Amino acid sequence: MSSTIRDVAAAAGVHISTVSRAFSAPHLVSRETRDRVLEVAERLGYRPNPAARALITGRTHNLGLLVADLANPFFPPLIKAAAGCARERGYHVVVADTDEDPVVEEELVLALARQVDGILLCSPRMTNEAIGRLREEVPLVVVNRVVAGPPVVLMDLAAGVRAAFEHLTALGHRAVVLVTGPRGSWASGEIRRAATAAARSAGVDLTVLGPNPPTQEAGAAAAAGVLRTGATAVLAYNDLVAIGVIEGLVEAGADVPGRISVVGIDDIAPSRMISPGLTTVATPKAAAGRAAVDLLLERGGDGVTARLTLGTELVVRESTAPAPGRPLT
Amino acid sequence: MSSTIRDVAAAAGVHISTVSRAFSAPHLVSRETRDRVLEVAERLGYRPNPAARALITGRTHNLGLLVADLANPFFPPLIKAAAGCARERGYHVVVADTDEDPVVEEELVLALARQVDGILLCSPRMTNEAIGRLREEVPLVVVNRVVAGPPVVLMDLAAGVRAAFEHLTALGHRAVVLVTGPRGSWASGEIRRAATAAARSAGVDLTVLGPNPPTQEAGAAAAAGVLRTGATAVLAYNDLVAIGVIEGLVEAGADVPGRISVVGIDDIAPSRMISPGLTTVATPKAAAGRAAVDLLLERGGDGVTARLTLGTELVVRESTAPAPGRPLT
DNA sequence: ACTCTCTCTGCAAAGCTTTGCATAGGAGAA
DNA sequence: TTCTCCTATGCAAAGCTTTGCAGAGAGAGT
Repeated sequence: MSSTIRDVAAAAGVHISTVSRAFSAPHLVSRETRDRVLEVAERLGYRPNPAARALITGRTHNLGLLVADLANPFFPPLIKAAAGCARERGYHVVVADTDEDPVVEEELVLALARQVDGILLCSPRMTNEAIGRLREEVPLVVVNRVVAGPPVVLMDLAAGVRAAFEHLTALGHRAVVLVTGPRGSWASGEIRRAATAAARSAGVDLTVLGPNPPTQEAGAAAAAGVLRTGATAVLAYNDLVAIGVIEGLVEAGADVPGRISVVGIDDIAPSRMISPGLTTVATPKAAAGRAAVDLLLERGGDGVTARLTLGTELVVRESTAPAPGRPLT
Repeated sequence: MSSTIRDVAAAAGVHISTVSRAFSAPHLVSRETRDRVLEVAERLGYRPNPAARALITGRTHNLGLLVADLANPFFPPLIKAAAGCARERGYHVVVADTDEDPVVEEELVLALARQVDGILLCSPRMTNEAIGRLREEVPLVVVNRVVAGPPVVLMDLAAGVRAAFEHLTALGHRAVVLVTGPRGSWASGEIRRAATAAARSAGVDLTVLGPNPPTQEAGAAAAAGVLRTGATAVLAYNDLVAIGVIEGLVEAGADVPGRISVVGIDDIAPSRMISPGLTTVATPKAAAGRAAVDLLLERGGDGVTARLTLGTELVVRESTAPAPGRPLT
């Protein structure tokens, strides 16, 4: 069926080690021999067996990438960037979906541990302790969460939240609802902390609603509670939830942004498509994916603890407007 | 670092073959021995080395999954379903993004060929000939395209297009524009054929605009051309394009659906979120993912040529309305 | 008591490649 | 010519597991 290094060696009249070197250490082989070997290999359709290679070198040239939910448009850009970056360096990416389940997450890391040279953990839901344990099994890089130990890639959510509050207060809003994300999400905690601080310093009244699943449905379901508070603005855990909130508000007859303004976080693709366009804190998804791969490959998941924080940016669209009865000052 | 089968064998006082069997053929090992081995393995944190296993068995328990564009919301549900289905059977899925590039596509298949037990080719753009060649390297299942040879999973786009035309003609539309997809897309051709046939039999005037990239931007760009035809309805290659068309139309001051109706294909998540909600032909994405994995695993990509066609369904939302000046009959 | 059958375990080869070490041969220097 | 030093190649071990074959021991049947 598929030819092995022996076939090539025989056909080229050299020892298998020469064939091996022609591929992985060309400078050790004379030019003519190398050309001949490569030509024969080409003709025979020879491709080194990755399993044998991995067995002896201990490197698979694969990277694992765990995400909570592939269907969340937040992840694809990150994955694309990571995969592209990995590909440039001769690595493939194994993507797995954990379904927001910490148990599945841990199982998957363990299952992948020996098949990959490292794993990117995106927005992991498992405990810090579990991450520490797993780190001994396989090099890890964590995205979107603070953990002691492995290199970490973060997005500056606090700055984004502050910008959102500045935007809202400039529009005259004095009562804001924060619709949080799921328990165990670092981002959700970070957003909450930043929102609390920003609200206090701006003298804004903040109501926290949560925890919630990070889905559009959960957002829609939260809309009633939002209205009950009488607030004039909402900050949501992410765009999916924000879109759900808008849906729920509109459903309940509350005009957005006339009666109430909505701000999301992430800037996923659909946020541009919906109407009103969603004002949101844009996160550097592609940059995070690339950075995570860099960290994993360059430091091998070890080395000094690196903590990389990437900037965020408020994108103002149509879902925010002056607070009702409070014309823009 | 990580323990091998020898460590476990030594610690349990048995031969390595017994350890191996305790894992992969438990019925061949006495109950007490097995328990002891398993307990020792657990204590030592032993996990079989997949590379060594793959080397000797020739099976990796990995599946490849190639998609044209991960960021297209069409794919995530398919991938999720495929990965879930694979996981249940002890397989992992390696996802790769081809960036709509036939060359990258072919390279990726070749690169993955020895690392996986089979590859799912979703909406491939490469030539039939290339698929035939690659089929000799690795078991293949093709999704969303007709190819002789490998098992194929299709969605009944023709039926969906017919349903869309029935819906439009019932609303009084007599002039329809078809905004096609990229060259090399089987689906685009299929849609065009079905649309041409449906238009003829319904006495509807059909204008074909394309080829176009399968993106929102392309849709928006096509809007001007659509308006120029004077048609009262549009059928787009997919929802992304349809959403772009709506955007472009609204931008140009044409009311949707008042002046012109728009129908998409796929029913991706954002289609529910936008306003007006997109009328679209829903395709069975998850079912296709599962079916493709089934086919790959059960038939090993060989066996009788299977061609599985899954049903589609027209979902009517708010982007379609009676043709202007032609009240519903 | 003997043989036959089974069940369980051990032995060793095989799978494909990489890589440290050894060697052969040639070129250059003395 | 002889010795030294390189370069290019070969040799063989190692990496970890699976699996066909064989053997040991126990239990059963006669």
